[in-house]
Amino acid sequence: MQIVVDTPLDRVFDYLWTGVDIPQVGQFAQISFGRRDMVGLIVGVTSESDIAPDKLKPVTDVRTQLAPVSAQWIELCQFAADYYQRPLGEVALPSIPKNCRTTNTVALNKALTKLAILADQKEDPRSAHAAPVLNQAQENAVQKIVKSDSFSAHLLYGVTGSGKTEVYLQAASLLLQQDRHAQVLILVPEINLTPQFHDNLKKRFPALTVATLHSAMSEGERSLNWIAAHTGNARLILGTRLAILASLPHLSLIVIDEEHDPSYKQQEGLRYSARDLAIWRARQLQIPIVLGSATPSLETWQHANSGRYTKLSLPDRAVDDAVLPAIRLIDLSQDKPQEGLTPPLLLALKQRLEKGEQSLVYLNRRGYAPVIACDACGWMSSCSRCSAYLVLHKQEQKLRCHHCSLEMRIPRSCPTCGNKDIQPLGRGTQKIEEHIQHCFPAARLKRIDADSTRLKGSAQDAFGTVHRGEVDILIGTQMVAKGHDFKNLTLVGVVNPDTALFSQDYRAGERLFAQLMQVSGRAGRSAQKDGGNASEVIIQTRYPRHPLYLALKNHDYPGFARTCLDERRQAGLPPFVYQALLRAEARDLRLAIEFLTHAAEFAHQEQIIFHSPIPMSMMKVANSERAQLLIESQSRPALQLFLKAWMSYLRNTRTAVKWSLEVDPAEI
DNA sequence: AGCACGCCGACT
DNA sequence: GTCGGCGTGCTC
Repeated sequence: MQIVVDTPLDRVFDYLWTGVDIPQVGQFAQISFGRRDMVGLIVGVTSESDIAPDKLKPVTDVRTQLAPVSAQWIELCQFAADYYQRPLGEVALPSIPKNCRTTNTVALNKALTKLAILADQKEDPRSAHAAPVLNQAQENAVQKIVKSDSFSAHLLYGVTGSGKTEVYLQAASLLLQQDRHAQVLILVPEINLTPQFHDNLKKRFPALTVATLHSAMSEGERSLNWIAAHTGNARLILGTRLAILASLPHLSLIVIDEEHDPSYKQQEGLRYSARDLAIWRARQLQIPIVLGSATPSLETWQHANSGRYTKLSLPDRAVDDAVLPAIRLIDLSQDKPQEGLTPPLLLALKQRLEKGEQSLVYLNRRGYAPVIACDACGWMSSCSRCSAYLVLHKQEQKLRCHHCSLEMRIPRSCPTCGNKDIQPLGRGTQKIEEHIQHCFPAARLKRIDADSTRLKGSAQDAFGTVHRGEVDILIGTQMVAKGHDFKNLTLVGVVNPDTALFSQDYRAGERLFAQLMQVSGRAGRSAQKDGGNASEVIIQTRYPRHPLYLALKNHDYPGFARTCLDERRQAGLPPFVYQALLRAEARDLRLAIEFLTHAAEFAHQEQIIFHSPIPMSMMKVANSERAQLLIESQSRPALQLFLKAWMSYLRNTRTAVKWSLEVDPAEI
């Protein structure tokens, strides 16, 4: 019996089977591993073994109550394991809910009985909401997606309000009707978008079970939903990136909404891209995949233009007869801001208030102020454990590090010179909120960011108050930019976007464009209802002539993407080159650099380019100092081959340095 | 990664 | 005399 377990050892372990019915590949086996009991995945059944017979231990138990995972699912995990240079067991087992792979089977059996109850609670299919009539472009898109009976990747390109969701739903509907087992997987970028999407699905498909999979679920819910997907009971599976690794025996269509979103990239542990794995999975199963976006990732855009993916364009704002919002750039050197807000933005806010319309003030910095500083000696509140500043959170009367979560009380006077006059510098959401309330005392404000939505369900409540019209001015970070449609919102003010323009990370511009485009989409879905008073986006910037803003003003994503791709091609950056990043952390930066230098001396291969080890831009986090080594290649296979050899070499190197590898790094 | 074994310092 | 520090070695 060949079994993999969740351990960093890149090996298959052989066990004896002493029972009668031989277990199948894909079943879960309880075994004694070292000195502990674990559950592993059976990946092979043979009577042969290279291990001395007296060393073989017997399998303790097999979880026969769970159907085996398919060979294709194991293949998917194997691909991810190979591609991201991890052992199979570390990919396969963590993607199974804990309740399904612990030695205690109580929770698992409970979930299985609950599943039976759920399966009986189907709603009347006649209660289904009717599907709206599609426009020509939508209809064409649905047909293209559905008609192919093999692998096909489609970029569904359309702005907010162009009706992408309806294309997903109707394509799903056709496939679900064609095959009574068919399963459809829909990925969304944020957990807080799942309830809204779930409602949509339940309204349209009342007779079908919808399984939801994301990281904020309790173990009980997680196993219940996973098993529903695994047994095929759930025909619709809705989730965040981790759902791409769910066991889905009858998967027939994959939808990735907002495919460009950075959250599809896992940023710790197995650093996979759910989008890339989804493409692989669709090809493996020979099924269609739909990537939806108004601002596709440059990789996807490139593929859509080269013909590898089909480009399905939806015309602007087909749904509510609304028009694209007008984008106004406010030059900060001419309109001087007060507490971060310029007179034109304040005036626009005032007008919306008078008309009873909602506004959104968007900025990418939570907290009250990013730093407090001493005027006398120049002291600033930096974190003692990270190369970052402590952010002032006024309501909690705390300074907090956003990187290591260190918290401190606010000092009464400057710790270095004793000066009593220390001031907050810069602005976060809390300070903007305070200032807006000061300007409009009667306005009802709501701030939505990671701080205000820490409690489970509070994000949902907050969005609810906005939808019900109990809020006049919404203040928020990225969280509010994604997905939520606010019917009565006609003004978006963007406070401080400029920093991303000059970032070290070459992807910062692409991300900023997508973010601003997305937040603009929040404005005015039904703006023309009273005679052409189109909604408006106001961007305060010091660089009103920057090409990025000009492209944005013209709603010209294709132009922006063309420029970016040209630059990338010339500079030899992705998607024209493939990269991997080796990170090292140690108590002392020199140790980390030393390790990377040693690693770089391993071998010099012709097709692989080594950059120099450099300190990471956030050099210190939680008292450990970090450096990175970038390598790249024109050839993905060459890079893969090299990484495999390199990793086995590094794994056998004795070092106190903690290191990890990221393939296709998202941020550099 | 866990987990245990193992061999040297300050404590009830 | 023992509790416990983390070095090193193993997991079929």
